[in-house]
Amino acid sequence: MIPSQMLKGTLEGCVLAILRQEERYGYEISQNLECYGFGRIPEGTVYPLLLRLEKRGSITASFRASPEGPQRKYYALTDLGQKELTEFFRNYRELNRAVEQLIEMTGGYPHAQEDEAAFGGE
Amino acid sequence: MIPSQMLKGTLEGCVLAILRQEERYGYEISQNLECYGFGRIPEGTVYPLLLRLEKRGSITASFRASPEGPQRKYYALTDLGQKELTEFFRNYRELNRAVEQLIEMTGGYPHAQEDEAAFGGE
DNA sequence: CGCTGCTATCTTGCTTTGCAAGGTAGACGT
DNA sequence: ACGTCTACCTTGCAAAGCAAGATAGCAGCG
Repeated sequence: MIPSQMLKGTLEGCVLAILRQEERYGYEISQNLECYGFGRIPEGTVYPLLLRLEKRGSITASFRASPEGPQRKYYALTDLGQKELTEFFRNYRELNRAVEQLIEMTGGYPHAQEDEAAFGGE
Repeated sequence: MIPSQMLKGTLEGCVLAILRQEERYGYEISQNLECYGFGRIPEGTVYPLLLRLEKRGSITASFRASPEGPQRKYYALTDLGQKELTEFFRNYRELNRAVEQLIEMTGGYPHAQEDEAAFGGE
């Protein structure tokens, strides 16, 4: 499971990415994230995040009826949100580059196979 | 610059990775991180992190003289630290997979030209 | 009708962690 | 003596994920 600390800062960009093409509502987003492989992201995480984005002006909300429950609050990206998403992509890749470079300079990935067993430690 | 929130949880694993092959001291680590592309990671971040790892038993410390200043506190990975490093690698790749899949399922990375257009002068 | 369960939203309070700001101190040059 | 670089540490703040719980609509069952 991905540790919660490692999700900080990343989740927000991911939610922006989810909203990039179509409107979605919070409950749906929470389920989407699990499908994408983030593990269970509880509602106590998703809803405050969405409210934060809404207050900041990154997304806008509109209530619409649901066929099977209470109203849904659909969110859509604003221009600001689109820009923040682009910046998220940039930052995320910058972090990736740094981590990859660090790993490479310090001996590469452990490879998890018999590599280490063959050498017995270095 | 990489936002500080996005470093959370990642920095710790990166410091473990830096210590994987050779002992290093805090001041050095702080400078290394900048070289690897993480931006300036201030000492108010690095030292508490190292003390945390030491208390937890992930690393051990030993003072040694410096040719050009006060004593240096060199840190080395323990077995526990090695295990945590391996787990960090696993978690980091799991997060990467999730983000990459999410990005792909929502339309892929924006094209480089759009990137440049959106953030031409920064 | 009450009960259970799914859908759907929000809030409170806790915890972790990066960081700004500041403090201490050794070594060295001017 | 003073400034600067090296090198360590601490205090207190802010951001964000999350557990736990509150609220409420809707549907089926006994």
